[in-house]
Amino acid sequence: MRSQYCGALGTANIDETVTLCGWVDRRRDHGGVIFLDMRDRDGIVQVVFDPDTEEHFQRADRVRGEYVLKVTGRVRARAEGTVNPAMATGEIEVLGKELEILNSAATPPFQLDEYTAVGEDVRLHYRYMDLRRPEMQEKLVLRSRITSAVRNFLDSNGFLDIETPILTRATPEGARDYLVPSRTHPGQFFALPQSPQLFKQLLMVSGFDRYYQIAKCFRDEDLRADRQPEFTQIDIEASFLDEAAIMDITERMIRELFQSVLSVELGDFPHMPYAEAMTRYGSDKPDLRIDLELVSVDDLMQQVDFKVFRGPADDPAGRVAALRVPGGASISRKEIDDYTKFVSIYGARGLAWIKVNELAAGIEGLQSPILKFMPDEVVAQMMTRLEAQDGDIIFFGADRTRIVNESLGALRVKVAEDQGLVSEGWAPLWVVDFPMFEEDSQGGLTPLHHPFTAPSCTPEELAADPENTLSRAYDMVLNGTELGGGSIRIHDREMQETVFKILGISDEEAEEKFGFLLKALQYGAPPHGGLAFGLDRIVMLMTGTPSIRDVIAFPKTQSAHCVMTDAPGDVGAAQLRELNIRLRQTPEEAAKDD
RNA sequence: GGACCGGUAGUUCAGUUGGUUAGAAUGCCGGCCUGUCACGCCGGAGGUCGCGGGUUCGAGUCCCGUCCGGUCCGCCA
Repeated sequence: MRSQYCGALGTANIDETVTLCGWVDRRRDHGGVIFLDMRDRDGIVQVVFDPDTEEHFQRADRVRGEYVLKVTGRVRARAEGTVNPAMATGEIEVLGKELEILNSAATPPFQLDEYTAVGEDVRLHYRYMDLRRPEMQEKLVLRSRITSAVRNFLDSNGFLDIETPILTRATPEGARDYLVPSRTHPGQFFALPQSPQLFKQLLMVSGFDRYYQIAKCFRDEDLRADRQPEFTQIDIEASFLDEAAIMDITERMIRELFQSVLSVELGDFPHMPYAEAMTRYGSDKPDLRIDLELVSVDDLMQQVDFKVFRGPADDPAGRVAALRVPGGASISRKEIDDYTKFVSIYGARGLAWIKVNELAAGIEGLQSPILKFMPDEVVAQMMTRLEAQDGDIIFFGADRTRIVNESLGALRVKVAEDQGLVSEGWAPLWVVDFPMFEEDSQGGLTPLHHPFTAPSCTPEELAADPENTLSRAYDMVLNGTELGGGSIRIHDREMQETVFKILGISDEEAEEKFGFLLKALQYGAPPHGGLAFGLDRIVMLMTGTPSIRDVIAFPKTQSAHCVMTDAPGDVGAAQLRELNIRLRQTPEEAAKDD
C-alpha cells in the first residue's frame, strides 16, 4: 500500500512520487490550500493539497484529526522561508495528488499533542489512542530494541530460548499467586508463575546448560509506580558457571545493551558487599550517583544522654548514623519539618539536625535543637569525623538499625533529588555477600533471596549458624534501581533439605510442595546458577520514565484493574458451574457486606 | 490493611469568608482565508461540579460516607 514511512522522507526523495499511509496529526485549512500533517510510527510529514487536484482537494477539506489516509504525491523541497527546522522532515513536503480516506475517526477523547498533560485514567481508557503519541511509540520501540539486543547477545553466547509453563503449581511461600481453576480437576487450581525459577533449574538438570527466556511473571500483590501484577523478566540460567562467571556474562550483556541501544559506555561494575551497602547507604540498592553517605556515630553518641531520640544506649541492636548534606544549611525549617514527616513513614520517631554555619566559630557557629544534649568535645569530634564544612546540614537517625538505615537511606535519596545532588549519568554496581536469611516478623527466618539460593558453606556449617551465613547471591543495581538479581543455586538434595528445615518447612511439606525438585536433585543435577532481570525496569531506566505503566502497552491501574477492557470482570453462572465454583456471595452481596 | 494528594465542559485547569446565570484555554461545529506548521479571524454549541447523605434560607465551596485515579508504607520468598 505504502511506498515508505512518513518520517523516512528527506531531501534525498525530492521529485519522487511516494504513497504514504497514516493518521492526520493536524490539519491547517487556509481556504485555497490545505496542509495535512501525516503521522505514522516513523514520524510526521507535511502534505499539501491545492485546488489543482479538485476531487482530492475536496476530500482533504472533509478530513479531520486522526482520519486514516492513503496519500500519493510528489516530494518537493519547501520554498525558501517555509522550511520548518523544528520538524525532522521540515525541509521537504509532499504535494498531494491523490487522497483516499481509508477510515474516518470520531473526535479524539483527548488531544494527542504534547502540550496537554492528560490524566492517566483517560489515557488508559483509550490506550490505543494514547499509544499513537510519538512519545509512547518511542518507548515501546526502544523496548523492542532492548529485547532484540538481549536476544542477540544471549543467542550468540550459546543460551537457548526455552519456554516454561504459564499454568503451574501454587507456591504458598512468597508472593500471592494468581489462580486459575481447573475444569478437568474439579476443585483444583493452577497458579500463574511468579517466576520460572524451578523450571529453569530443572532445565539445567536436563543438561541444556544455558537457558534464557523473556518470561511473563505474575504476582498478586499491591502495585507501585514500578510494579505491575504481570511483568516481564529476562530469565537466565547456566550450568558449570560460578558466580563470578555469571556476573561477568550478564554484566557484559547489560554493557553491550547500553552500548548498542543508547551508545552509553558503562565500564566495569564495582562489587559491594551487602553489609557495606547497608552501612554506607542504608539500602541494598544504593544510588551511587549521589555522593552522600551515612556515617556511624554510635560511639560518639553513646556518651550522650538522649532526651530527643532513642539510641543504642537503650537498644543495643540500634544504630546512630549521620548524613551530611553539603550546602544543606539553607534548607528551611519547613523543609526540615517535611523531611521529618518523610522519615516517619519509615518508622523514625524524629529527625535531629545540626546546621553548620561557621565552623571557625565553634559551637556558636552551629545551629541545632540537640546541641544542648551534646558535650562540646563530642560536637567537635563529630564535625571532624563528618568532615563538616560551612554551609552543611547534618541529619541524624537513632533507632533500631533497620529503621535508621531505611529512613536515612530514603532521606539520602530524597534530599539529593531536592537539592540537585544527583549527578548525571549511570552508576551500576553489583551488591554481593548477602546474608542467607533475615528475621521475619514472627521471629523466624526467611530467605533474603529465595530458598533455592546456595549458601557459601557446607550444610553442617549452615545448620550450625544460619543467621550469619552468607549466600552466593548477587544483585545488579543501576542508579538506585535493582535491575536484576540471582544466585548460585542449591544442586544438592541434602543442602536443599537443610535450608527447608531452617525455614521451618517440614519434610512432609517439602515433599508435597517441592518433591519434584528434591527428586530431580538426586538424578545428576549439575552445579548451576543464574539471574533474572526486570525488563520493565530496564526499559524505564533507559527511557528515563518514572512509571512502569509507560513502558507497558496495556498496563493496569494501581488497583490492578484494566480501565480499557474493564478486567477483571464477572463470569456467567454456566462458566462457574463448569469449573465447579460457587461464589459465597454475589458481587452485590459482597459489596453490601463491606 | 494504612497515610497523603486529586476528581468542575471532550481535554487541561480557575472558581474569593458558603450568595445572582459556574469561567478560561484548548478541542469540537459553522463561516472566511493560497504558505501555514500548536496557522489566523468571526460566530456557535458544550456542565449529573465523581456518587450518596447531612448542615444551611442558600453548597462546586463546609461535614460524614463512598467510588475512582495517583504517590508512598505494609506487602512484593
